[in-house]
Formats: sequence, C-alpha cells, structure tokens
Amino acid sequence: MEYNFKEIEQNAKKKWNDEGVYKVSNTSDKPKFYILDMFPYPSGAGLHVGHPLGYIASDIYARYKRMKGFNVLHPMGFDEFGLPAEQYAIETGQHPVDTTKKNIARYREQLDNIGFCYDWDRQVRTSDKKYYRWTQWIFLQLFNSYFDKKLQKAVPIPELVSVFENEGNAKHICPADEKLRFTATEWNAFTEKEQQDILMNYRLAFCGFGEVNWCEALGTVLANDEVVNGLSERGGHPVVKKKLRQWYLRITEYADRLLDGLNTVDFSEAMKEMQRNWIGKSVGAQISFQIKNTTANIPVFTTRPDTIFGVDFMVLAPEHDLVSSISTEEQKQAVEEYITYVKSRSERERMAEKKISGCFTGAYAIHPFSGKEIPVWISEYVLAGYGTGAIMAVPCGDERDHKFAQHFQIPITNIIGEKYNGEEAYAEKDFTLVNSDFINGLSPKDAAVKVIERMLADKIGEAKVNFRMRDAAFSRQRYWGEPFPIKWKDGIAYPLSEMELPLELPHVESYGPGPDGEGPLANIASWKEEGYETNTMPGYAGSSWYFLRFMDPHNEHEFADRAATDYWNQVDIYIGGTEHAVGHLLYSRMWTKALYDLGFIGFDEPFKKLVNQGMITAFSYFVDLKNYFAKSKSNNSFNVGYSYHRILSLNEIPEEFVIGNNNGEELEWSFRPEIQLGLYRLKDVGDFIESGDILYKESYHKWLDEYPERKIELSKFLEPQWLKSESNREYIKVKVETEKMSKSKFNVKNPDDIIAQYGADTFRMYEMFLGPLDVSKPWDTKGIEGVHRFLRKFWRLYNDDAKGWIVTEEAATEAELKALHKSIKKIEQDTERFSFNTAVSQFMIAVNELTDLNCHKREILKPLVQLITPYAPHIAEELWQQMGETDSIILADFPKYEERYVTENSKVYPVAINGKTRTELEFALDASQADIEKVVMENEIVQKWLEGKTPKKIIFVKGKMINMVI
RNA sequence: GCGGGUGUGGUGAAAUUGGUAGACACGCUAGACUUAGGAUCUAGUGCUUCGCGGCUUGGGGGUUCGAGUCCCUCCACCCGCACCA
Repeated sequence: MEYNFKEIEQNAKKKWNDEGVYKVSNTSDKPKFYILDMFPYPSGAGLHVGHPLGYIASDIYARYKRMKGFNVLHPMGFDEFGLPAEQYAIETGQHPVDTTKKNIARYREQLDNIGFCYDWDRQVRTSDKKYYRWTQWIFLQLFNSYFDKKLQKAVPIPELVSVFENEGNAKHICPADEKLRFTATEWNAFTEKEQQDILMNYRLAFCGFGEVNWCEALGTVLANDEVVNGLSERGGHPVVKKKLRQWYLRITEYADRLLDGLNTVDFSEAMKEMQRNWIGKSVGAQISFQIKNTTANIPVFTTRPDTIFGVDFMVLAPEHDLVSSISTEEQKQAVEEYITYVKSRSERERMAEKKISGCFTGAYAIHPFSGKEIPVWISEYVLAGYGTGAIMAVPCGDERDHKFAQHFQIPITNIIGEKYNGEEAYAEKDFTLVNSDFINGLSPKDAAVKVIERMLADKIGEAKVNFRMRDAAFSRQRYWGEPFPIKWKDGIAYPLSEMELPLELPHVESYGPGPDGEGPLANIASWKEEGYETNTMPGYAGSSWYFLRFMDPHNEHEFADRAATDYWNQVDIYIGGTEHAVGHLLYSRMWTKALYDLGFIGFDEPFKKLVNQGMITAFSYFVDLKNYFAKSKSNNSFNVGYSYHRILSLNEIPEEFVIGNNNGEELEWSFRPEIQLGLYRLKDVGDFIESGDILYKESYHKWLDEYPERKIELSKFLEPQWLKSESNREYIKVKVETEKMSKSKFNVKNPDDIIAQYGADTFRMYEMFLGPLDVSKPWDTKGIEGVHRFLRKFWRLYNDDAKGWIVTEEAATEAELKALHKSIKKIEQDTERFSFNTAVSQFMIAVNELTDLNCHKREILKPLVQLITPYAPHIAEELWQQMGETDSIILADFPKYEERYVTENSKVYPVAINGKTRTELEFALDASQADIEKVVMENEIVQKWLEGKTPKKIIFVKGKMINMVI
C-alpha cells in the first residue's frame, strides 16, 4: 500500500471532527496551557505560505503540550474590522459584512486544510455584535476611569468627582493641563458642561482634537503610509494637516507601568527594546529662556541640565510657533526661505540628512544664569513634535550640536576641561565641570541636582520626565468599525448605559465620507438626530482584548467569566510577527492593566512569553535588459539601452511600444523616451531556474510558452544575448533577489496548491524544516521534495507497497531502541525550545537509521508514531488506527524517554596534535587518563605527527577530545 | 544619524555549555533496477592538490592547548526610527 496522503488526511480530519477531539473545557484537573496565535485579518487575497508559519509552530507546540498532559487552549478567530474591506466596499458597493464573510470562509478552508487543532467552537469575530458589545463595554470602563498618579492605577471617575466636590483638584494634577487648579467651591459652582469638560481631561478614554492627514479631493482622512510626498497615494491629491475631533486613550499615563511590566515578561530583548524606545522615557529638566527685547519665553527640555553653562546657541524647530515673531527684519527672508525648504522635506529625509543646514533668526536668548546672549537658530534636525520643539545646544557635550557649531562657526564654550579635545564633542559623564559658575568642580550628576534646585528657586524651570510616546488616537472617520457607545448632547458626551449595549453598526447607503471630515455614519439622518458619535473605533480596538474572550466566548452577561479568566490566566505563549511590536502589543498590555486595576481580571500582563516568527520571503528573478538584443526590421540586432540604469518594474514596461530608431535604422519597437530600461521581472520563473541563477534557453522558451502574454511582451521584440556553457548549452544568468511575498511581486505561493500536491503533513514539516522560526527565510519549492520523500520513507517502515502492513511483534534490538530514544530526547528538547527545524532533521535521522536496521517492530514503531503526531498528525492518525487503536492519536501520550537505552560506555575520541585532528581512537568512558595517554602515544599516526618529540602537554577532556601540544 | 539584527558549501541550514565545522535536506555527478521515470536504491559531493597535504565559518587582529562560538577593529547587507536633546 502506498502513502496516499489525500485519503489519509481526509479520513483523519473526519475522525477528529466526528469525535470532537479538539474541544477544550474550562474545567480540568490537568494543568492549563494557553497558546495563542496573532489574530488574522481576513484579507481578500487569502493565505499565502508565509502566513501559516507561526500557526504551524503553535499547532505543533499545542499538540505537544496536550500529549504532555496539559489542558491546552489554542483558539483562533478573526479581526474583521479594517480598512481594506471598507475600501473594497467603496469601490464595489459590496457590504463589508458580505465580503468579510466570504473571506473568512476561505481562510477557514485554508486553515482546516493544514490540519490545525483549533477548538472552533471558541472562534471569535470582532464585527460580531455579541463580541463588540463587550469592546464597547470596555471602552465605557476606560471612559469612566481616570489614572490616579499616587496609586499608579485606574480608578472610577465617581471617586474623583467626590474628591473634587470636597477638596478641589489640588491633589489630582490634570494630565491634560498641569496648570489647572480649582477648589471645591469652584468645582461646585461650575456648570455641568464645565465640569464634564474638566472630567474629559482626566478620563482614560477621552475626546479631544488632533491633527490628521486630510485630503480634500478624496474628502477623507489618510493614514501616514497613504501619503507620499504630501500627496495622496491614490490619485496624487494634495494632503494637508487638519484638526479634527478625535477620541484618544490616555496610554501615556501607563508609560511607567508599561516600562516596568517589561521586566516581568519573557519577550526577546529586541522586542522589549523597541517598546522601551517607543515609550521613550527621559529624565531631565525644563528650562525657560527669555528672548532679548521681547516678552517671549521659550522653554526647552534637556536631559543634561548639568551642561547649562555650555549653551552656545539655541535651536528651534522650523515649525515652532515663535519663529516668525522673533525673527529680525534682516533675517526674515532667509528664515522664510529655509522654512520653505524644510516644508518640502519629508520627516524621513530630515532624519537621514547628514548635511548640516539651518538659519539664524537674528534673535538672541538670555542665559537664565549668566545673562549671556545666545543666538537663536532654526534647523530641520529639531522636530516640533518632541519635547518643547526647542533645544539648548551644548556643542562641547553633544555631537550633533558640535557639528552644527563647527559648520556655522559658532564659538564653542568648553565646560568639560581636558577631556574635550576641540575636535569632537565629549558626551560621556565622567568629568568635572569647569567654566560653569556655581557648579564648577562638580560631577555632572551632582551638578544636575544643583541646577534644578536653583531653577526652582528662581522659578525658571523644574525637573521633568519626558515621554516620547503620545496618547493613542482611538477614532477613525470610517464606517467599518465599532460604534462608540456615546451620545452627544449640548456638547457633552454621555455614555450609554450597559443595558443599551450593543450599539449596533447601522446600515449605510454609501461608504463615502460624511460632511466636514466626518465618517460615513454622519450621512445617516436618524443617527445624527439621536446625537450618536459618528466616529468609529480603530482596527486595534477589538484585538486589544480578544485573548480574554477566547476564555469564555459565548458569555452573554460578561466579557468573560472571572472563573474562566482566573483559570486560563495569562497567555503562556503568544506567537506572531514583529510588526506588532509597538502597536497592538502596547495597546493590549494597557487594556489588560486597566481591566486589572478596575478589578475585572486577576493579572496585569496579557502575554507571559512572546515568540517572534520570521517572514517567509520569496526569490524573485530579473533579467537585465542590457543583455537583450532588440530585433530590428532589417533583422539586425541592437544592443538595447546600455545607457539606462534605473530598475524597471514590470508595470513600467509599456503595453504599446512606440516605433523609434537607433542609429538611423528603424526598429520594430522602442520604449517611449521617458521609460528607461533596467531590470525586467520574470514572473513565476522560479521552477525553470537551475543552479540558482541559470536559465537555459530551452527552459526560457518553455516558460514563455506557459505564459503566452509574456511571450508577446518579451520575446516579440527582445532576444537575450545567450551565453554558452561548457557543455555548449545556451543560457542567461538571471539576477536573484529575496523579496517579501506579495501579490504585486508575482512571487506568492498558495498553501492549497502545495497541499494538493504533497499533503498537509509534508507542508507542515517543510515549513518547519526551512530554518529557525524567528528568522526570515526564502521559500523554495524544490526543497519540499526532500520532506515528502522522508514521509514516504517513514510510511514504508509500516507499509510495504506490495505486501501491505509489515509491522511485526518481534522484540527490538539495542540499536533500534537507541535510535528511538535518542530521537525522543532530541525531539522533545527541540520542541520545547521552538527549534522545529532541527527536530524535523532528527525525524529524518531516525527514519534513516531504522530503515538501515530494517526495523519493522511495533515496540519501536508505535512510540515513533506518537512522537511524530505534533508534526504530522494525519499520517500519525492513520498508522495509529492501523496499529489497532480505536481512540484518536490526538488523545495519546507523548512517548517517554528512557536514558538507559542511549547510555554509551565508550566514545570515539578525536586525537589532535596542536589543535588539528589527526586521527580518532575509541576509549571506554571510564578509562583513566594515564591509560589513554599510553595508547595514544603508541599510536602510529600520532607517532608520525610527533616526529619523535615528546608532547609538552596532553589535554584530555572526558567525553570530548584529546589534544597533544608539542 | 541613532537603535536592533544577520554574515558558515552551488542552495536552505546544523553545531544547546569554547572541544572532530558543514548534521539533515535541496541541487549536482556516477551507477543499479525499470517499458518508462519527475518512483526507488547505492556511492560521491566545502575549496585546492595526481597524492601527502594545505586552506576554510564577511576581512584583519587578539585571548586560549583549542574559537563559527569570547574580546577588539573594520566591512557588507537587512529591519525599525520620531536626528529623542
């Protein structure tokens, strides 16, 4: 009987489905284990082979943990709200509900095809009103809470109100306006509107105004990546900054706890570092500088208050509010010219710019202590959005300031002493201050304290902690998202009561934007009349808490039963890509902390361990059109376009070629003058390439034949300059590049095709065999054959093509037991540490060894089936049934490793002379060093290499090696 | 510019603690079986050399009896970024 994977996989899936083996209970006496995949957005393109990489890893791990005796929660659901569905709706008029449903059906089919062990009864979908009801509910909890700085936790708003009524806000600094002060009497005298406006400045979910990318022509707000050089990506319309009413989450209040929490979770250092950088905590001081001859006062934030006497100039962001008012008449024109230059530059360009640029404003600031006059400059290297948008420049202590000073020949004050060499800034803090008035002779650390004391006394500054992170914008002017459970009346936002949830997303006639930058919901008269909020929640709302809903997905009374969240607790392992490093992960960490603070759950970090998966990339192949000949009418060939350099993407090859001429002779074609030649992408050519980058003439034509449209495009006018191989075959060399898999690059591989050809088990094992989980690696269809061959070889241990079932009851030999148990040990260890590629190798080694031993014994082959179950569950199930078992293999145990079968009593030692291995000798493990040395010295090869000398030293490491130093 | 990461055969990679570099596969070469092979099996395959041997983990240097692994330095590529003051 042959390995018929199609039939085997169908039967296995049916059995699992019929017997409901993947159903997970919330009550069990087994220890729990929660393993989670990142929530997929069901796009219209379906899955490609890169998507399931993490899912396969988590599936293997989940199955492994089950077999190890854990009650494993391994759920899957869909993050349905999102821009692509809405964009598609705008273009086609199809309701996102319908397209999303279709996409999910396709995803589900593809996921099932791979054979995942999800408990689909627990599926959650964010656009399901039974789900978003609780998203709205959590929003209301955030709306009804503020962050108590003293307690460092979220507290319900009514508690704050009663404090205000009794003592005003002296003990509760307003996070949105630190200067706001009112007494109890004042509070009680405020109108409701005034009170609510104040409370809004405390709420964790609050409404405010913020700048967005507004495209008038499209009547809509655009994401950053939809804006290219100040124009909309679609259509190229101008985009301007516009202030719109927006909802926000006051995540900045959690900055410190989000930082501290990183110490309690098992994320990669790189991931933690990214989050730390995003939060961007810096400790320093804010100091005000008076501008000479004006009333203007410019505050700067610095992390180095100790360098205050080294300030030689000041730099404002070109966008800074005061730039125009402080610039002098003589400098005005230069300043304006510089601002125009900066406006034409993207943030990216400003960031990467090495060339120093800037402009003097003509104004001078007064040093707060010395009274020295300091020139005020503007430069693109200072950004408006960070700190106060202004810096005090200390050239001797900051490299960038130093270069700026050198470039514009601004005199540099040395406060560092000998350690500053005049050539480059000295940024270390191990020096003693000089030229620094009252802090002379102090270390930077002591000086900072003293400077801050003095600033406080003089009322010109204070110690300050600055965060880079901003509050999270939490609304979109879009249709396809959760409606806010908010009603506006007389400018006051009133929350809906819990009874009124869910506030259902209404039907709309068109998905186009509403008036004045509002979302589509503003087009519904009844919605507006009721005063409902017309914004909707952003894509990350539903995904910020979905891991909680999986614990108790059908609960109608709560977002999840407390007993369930207590039982499942944190996600033990979360697998996903690094692209969510700062967005999703920070938001869900914040939501978890807020829910914890308010007493709804018992843990304040959602994900105990995070495992990152790498990207699966694809090889793309290009030919350089320089190496092509164009066919002319007279049949003479011309070398085309050697003077062109630019990379030409497929889309840029014009459909109609314009007749042109070359050296006076008319060609059958030429490219339009504005189109330049360069690299031409060979679509789907991968299977025709040999030895990495060789495309033989026959293969080239075979490839062209398969794709008639390409034949016209490429071969009608162009003929490659063929090279000749040694065996006289004609070929061209193609250029190979590794790229992200994407539809637009024509390098996408669909898992369904692979599975149809090789089966799900092969697909699963091959994805793991490609390389380590966390690094990106290219997909190479050729390699899959090896894994498929392995599975057939594995099958043949049990089934002979002619004789059928060949498993015997004979007792296993020592060698066979050793092969088995060595593999159990290695595969168990590798699975535990997510080293799935090496585990697959070990399976291959085991099967190779057992085949060589001609082993067909049940004693060996039964545990082997159990061992492979997490990796290749379908074939395992089939063989398990053939073994005569009736229960599913899914319910079986992981085989137990027994040390005694693998213990060795001797070892073949490498014998090295001066570190170079010259021979190998076998010794008993308990042999003494003296005995070993004696045998080694007598060895012929050793004698030869010793050349009669006596070794100075013999190094013997038991169980490892022998090295003789001469 | 800053931060993080990666460099090992023709290719994907392995080497878990400083101890035989290249396991396991792909590809390639030769052969066996076969009506056939895109099935299966056998042998070989880092580079170099007829061979003995020599060389080899991006380059250079160091520590060590011994370095892919540790240290210094340089280079290349990839990812992220808000020049973070």
